[in-house]
Amino acid sequence: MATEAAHDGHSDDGDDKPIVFKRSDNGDSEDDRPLSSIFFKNSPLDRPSEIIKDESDDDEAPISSRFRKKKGNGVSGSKQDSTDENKPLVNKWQNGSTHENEGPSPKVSGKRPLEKGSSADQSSVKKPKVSSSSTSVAMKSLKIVKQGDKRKVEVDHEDDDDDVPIAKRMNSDSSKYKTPSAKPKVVKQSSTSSATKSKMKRVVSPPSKTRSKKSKKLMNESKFAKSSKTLPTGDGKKKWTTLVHNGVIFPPLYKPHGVQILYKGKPVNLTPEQEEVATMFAVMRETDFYNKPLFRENFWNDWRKLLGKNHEIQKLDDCDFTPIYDWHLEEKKKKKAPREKGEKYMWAVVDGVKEKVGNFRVEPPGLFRGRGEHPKTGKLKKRIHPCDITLNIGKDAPIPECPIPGERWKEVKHDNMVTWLAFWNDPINPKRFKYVSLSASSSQKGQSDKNKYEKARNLKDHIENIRATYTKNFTAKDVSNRQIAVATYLIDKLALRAGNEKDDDEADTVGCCTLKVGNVECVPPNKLKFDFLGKDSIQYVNTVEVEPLVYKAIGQFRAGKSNSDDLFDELDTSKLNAHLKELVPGLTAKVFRTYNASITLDVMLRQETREGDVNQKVVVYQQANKEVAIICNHQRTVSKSHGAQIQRLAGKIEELKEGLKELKNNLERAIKGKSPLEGSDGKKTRNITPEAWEKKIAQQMMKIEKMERDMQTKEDLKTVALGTSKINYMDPRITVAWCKRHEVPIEKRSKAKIAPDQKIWGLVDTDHCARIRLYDDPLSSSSSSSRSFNSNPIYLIWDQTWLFL
DNA sequence: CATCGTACTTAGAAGCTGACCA
DNA sequence: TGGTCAGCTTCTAAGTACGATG
Repeated sequence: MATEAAHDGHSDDGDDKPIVFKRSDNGDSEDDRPLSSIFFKNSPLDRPSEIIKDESDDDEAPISSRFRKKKGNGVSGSKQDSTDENKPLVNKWQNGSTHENEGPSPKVSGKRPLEKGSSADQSSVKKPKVSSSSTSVAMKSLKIVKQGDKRKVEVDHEDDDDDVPIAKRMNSDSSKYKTPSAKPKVVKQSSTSSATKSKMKRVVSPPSKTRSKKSKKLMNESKFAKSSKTLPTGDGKKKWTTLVHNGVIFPPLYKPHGVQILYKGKPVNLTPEQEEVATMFAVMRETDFYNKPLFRENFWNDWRKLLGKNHEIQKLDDCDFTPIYDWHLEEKKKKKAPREKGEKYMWAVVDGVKEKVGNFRVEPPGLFRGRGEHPKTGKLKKRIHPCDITLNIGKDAPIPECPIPGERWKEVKHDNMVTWLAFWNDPINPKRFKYVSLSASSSQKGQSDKNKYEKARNLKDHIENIRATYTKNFTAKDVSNRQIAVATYLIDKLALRAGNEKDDDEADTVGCCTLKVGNVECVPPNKLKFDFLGKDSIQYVNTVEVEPLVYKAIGQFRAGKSNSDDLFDELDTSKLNAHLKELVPGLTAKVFRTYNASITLDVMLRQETREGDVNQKVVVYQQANKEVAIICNHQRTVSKSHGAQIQRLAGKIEELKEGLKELKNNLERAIKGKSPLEGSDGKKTRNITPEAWEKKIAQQMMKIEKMERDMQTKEDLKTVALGTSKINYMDPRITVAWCKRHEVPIEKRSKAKIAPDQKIWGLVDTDHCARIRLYDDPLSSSSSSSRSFNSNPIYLIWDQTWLFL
């Protein structure tokens, strides 16, 4: 199917699934071994126990506190001091804190208290040695040597003991396991094997110089040459050489329904324009927005402009939108006409490769649903017309025809320094743009995703030094430097967002640099209580123990200010990032979030995975995922039916327990030679041996336990959103490596039942798998459904996760 | 340097779909 | 045979980052 179409390079074919073109070049060659080849070989690393601590001791520390830490060879001894310091483990922090603070903030419930304690000891004060800090140079404090590869370790240290040992450990460990594929240039084997897969076809790239062979089949379309591997990678540079797409699709025009609203009880005639906006409001009746005063006020102001000053409708509260609402419900019931699929808009061809477009539909008009207390909530978001849209397309590509007769695009550009295919100004906030770009499964996005994780992983090699630097600066004379130090510390330890400045016409939320005095309370002797609204107006509440010097510095920053003043009055994100860049090229505040999330995942998986069946292992993964989500403060609102669901489960458990009683009863009777009682359902019960009863009892108990666990999990996760961290923060290579080490299927296959009640769980959902595939095979994700993950050629460093890299 | 403009990532919720169940 | 719910996908809001500007 699609294949053919694809061949021609036109994107119009529309079929989704088959992806035709595959990129041959792998962007990075570092690792290209086909997954399959590696998959089942077992890696030496299988043993979880081998955790090593690298610089990350720190990491461990915290975590370990919760979990059993593994002890290394002796190393540990030293760890107390040094280790902690470094490790900002967020987790720990959070946890600890949690307890305490929990009290007040209501909503935050989400963050559950971690069990363990806080790190109390974070004595982190780093050692003086720190001095090295001065810039990047210093960085090398500890590097781990990886076995074969090039990286050497240098442990410098004074503190060292910890480190040293670690290093040693690493060496030894590693040596023992040798990983052939040490990270740097692995030789890649040609991916041929994979290539063979029937479905993939490669576009031939023109003879670009660098490109290697693989020409294989030529597509007709070779007209879209593929750029040589200079894909979009980093930033700053050329993002594509050829770009072909079909523009965007517009929502259907409004069709007046003629249903009248009531004003003071009387039907009112509205023009189609007035009716359209009234309908937008009417259909929101069951949402929380509907009753929010600001939402109503903003809506009213905009609607009134359409009604005109002298319209008979003078007051929103006197309007009864019920007729429209009822009409809307009826419409919903009817089978709605299938909306246009937009096949032809779904694909773009970038450098000869067919790629999915992420959002080719122009946003329909509606009422703005801002999160939190957004000043513009309820305002009318106007319809976007072709004349609002700027397209970006290859110079030689045909310019998409404007789908609305008689209208035209605002502008057509040919800018290959950007990745967007089209944009328009957001009608709510004209200073912002809405971009149309490729989907997450595209090579472009995959490449930048990988770059992101590489940057985070690289931070591992510098974190010691960074921590030493900020620790030293906790007492800097210069306030500005002291604020940078403390802010960096908070970002490192708590995974806070940078905190850019915001306009007044946006919701009032903050990040690290924009924290207000009132958001941070000092709790003697050295705890800080945070309470603020972050991105999306999600509340962050956490009480954590901090370094005494940090505690003191925060006290100084707060002194003499009112609650609404900036805590870090001398700081903003550009200063902070400029400083971070001095320490490590390319480093910015957000990298710490990625780093913290991924290192936590890696450490937890290594420490917590035990022998057991797949389900038990998956629980470990979910637990780690949950920890990461908590660190990142990813919350979700409790579903409306949550309470009922829990109750239903509780009811079932009760039933099972009743059944258990019956079983036990019958066991007794069987032992005494009596026949079983009739079941509560009135059915006759077979007479069986006591052993058989015991077996049934055991099964019943397992069932009960499982259901209780499930209920507990559900309750625990009711406010925790796992998806965001999985998609954006956890390096998928860590997941893949763990799956391979522990023989856990990577994809979820909830349908595969091996026994009643027993599902085989994989680890990861479609999106995460798609991202993993992306690192090599950008197109496969869309066609994934037709082939199994394990046979997919994934070029990953699967046997080396962060701790070993 | 402070602002502004631009581009790209990260986020929670809404919406959809198909399996499963009373 | 409709109701539920898990698991996705889609949608679009809301962040980060950084270069240009004055």
